[in-house]
This record gives sequence, structure tokens and C-alpha cells, in this order.
Amino acid sequence: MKFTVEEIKEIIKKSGLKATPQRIAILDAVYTLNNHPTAENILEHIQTNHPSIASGTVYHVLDVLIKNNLIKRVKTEKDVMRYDGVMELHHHLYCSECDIIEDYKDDELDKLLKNYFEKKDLPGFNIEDVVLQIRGKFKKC
Amino acid sequence: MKFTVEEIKEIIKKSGLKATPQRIAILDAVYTLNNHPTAENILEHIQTNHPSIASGTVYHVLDVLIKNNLIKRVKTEKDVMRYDGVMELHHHLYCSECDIIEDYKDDELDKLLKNYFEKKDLPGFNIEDVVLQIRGKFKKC
DNA sequence: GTGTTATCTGAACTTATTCTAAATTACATA
DNA sequence: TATGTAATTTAGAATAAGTTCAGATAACAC
Repeated sequence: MKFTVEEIKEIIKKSGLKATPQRIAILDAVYTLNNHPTAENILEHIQTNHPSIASGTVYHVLDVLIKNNLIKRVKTEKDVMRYDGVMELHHHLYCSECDIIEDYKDDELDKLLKNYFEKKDLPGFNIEDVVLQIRGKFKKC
Repeated sequence: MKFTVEEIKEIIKKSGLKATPQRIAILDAVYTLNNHPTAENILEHIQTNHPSIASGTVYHVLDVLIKNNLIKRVKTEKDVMRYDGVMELHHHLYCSECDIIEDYKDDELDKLLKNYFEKKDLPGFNIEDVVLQIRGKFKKC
């Protein structure tokens, strides 16, 4: 997922947000650091070109981007938050050895789940989306 | 899931651990506070009967219980960790309005997933288990 | 170009969790 | 039942992620 600065600016504006350099840099970082970066990772990455962006700004901008559906938080078992710029439905491979979280996408699986949950009614609960946590180990680990 | 103190003691010893009062109280709390408690919730709960258990002990004991497969961490989008005493395979309903995480268990679903992942080979990854994050909203919320 | 309002900065603050060194205790063995 | 020892717990200090705030700055509609 690689966009030009202009494209990122457009994405931000389309959500009704002001396209500040900070927001552009941070959204660009989430797109570029493809492996579900932490706020710390993002801060580090943007510091090369934008040495003066405050860490508080990174957290604040990330929240704004989440509220406007431009990025998502990733569920983990750690107390550091991680972010995801891929908004289309996809699943996650979690490695028990390393911190890498990899995307997993398969239409057959999504159809299977859609079918299942259309038949199955969960009383008292309205489903918005269903994401698989596929836990295991990368062979290289 | 309700056990007597003696039963909990047995569960701990069966894992080769010393059955200290702290471990018994904390594991009991995880079982009793059924809705995926935080360390804070656990500390609060045990303080009634064990006012002197240190908060550091709670964190440490929880780690020990995890390492010995007596409890699990629950993946969330928050920076507070939550714990789960139910070790058999099950899925989770996450509410977007409140902090409740509810268990979801269905054999049909598990069969479906088992089938799918037996056919599908994820190259470079060995699957240990697959848990669904079912995101949505409780009707009461 | 200007004004208004949203946004950003930097530093202080909060809070969950970890660390550490000394004190205590479970339990195997005598 | 008493004892020794290694494991565990304690209390409090340390850490680090994330939040807050008031003043400074800047985006963009006009």
C-alpha cells in the first residue's frame, strides 16, 4: 500500500479533516510501516523527515484517524497498541515467537463465515464484523 | 465455573506449582470474575479476603499461571490486559459500546474452521489455534 | 491576504506494569 | 513434627505508554 503525499492528502480531506503535515506524515507512516506499527514505530519513522512532531501529536492524530475510519487498532495481548491502515476485511496471523502480525485474506473463508453468521443468530448481539486471530508460529521463528 | 479452594489447590499442584494462598486466591478470582477481568479487577476482588496481597504479586502470579497454561490473556484494543480462565477453545464477542467481552462457543463453527484450515495450507506458518473476534454491539447497549 | 477555529507543541502528569532486594513460606526430607 | 532450601511474596521504587493542558501555530474558507 503506497500512496503519494497528494493522494494521502486527498484521503484525509475526503474524511472532512484538515490535511496537516502531521496527519499526512502519520497516515503515510501507517501505510508504509506495513506490519501493524506501534505509536513508537510511527514516531521513529516520521522523525527522519519531521523531527519536530511531538509524541503527543502522534497519539492524538492516531485517535483522530481511527474515529474517521482511516485506520484501525489491532487487538493484541500486549499493553502497547498497534495500528492497521488496511480497512478492508482481513484476518491476522499472530506468531507466538515474534511480534510480527501478518495479514491473511481469503474470499472462500469470508464466504464461509458470512454464511455461518447469516444462519446463526446471536441473540442480543448485532455483529459488525468478524476477524480471525490465527495463532501459531512462523516456520522461520 | 466454580471450584472449591481444595479443587483449585489441586489444579495448581497438578501443574507442578506450589499452592500458595496468593495463587489460590488469584486463580479463584479469575474463575469467579467470569467476564475476563483485569489485574485491577482481580486485586479488588481478592482484597476482601486477602487484604495484604501486593499488586506486584497479582501481575507475577498471573504470568506464572499463563506460563503453566492455567489461564490465558485476552487480546484487546486497550492497554490494560485482561485474563481468561476458560482454557477450552472458544470465541469472543467484543462490544463496541461497553467493555464486556462475552464467550461464544459452537461446535458447528469449530468444525467449519477445522475443515477449512485442514484443506488450506498457510505456507510458512504452523497454526496452533484459531479464535474469532466477533465485533458488534449488545442490544442493551 | 485575513480571521477563525482546529490543531500542534512541549512538558508535566497518570497509570498499568515491571523490577529489585530483603523477608517469608511451601513442602520435601529427616 | 521440625528443618533447610529454593521458590515465592512484599513494598516500594522505576519504567514506559499514553494522556492532558495551556499557550503557540497553521489550515483553509472567505
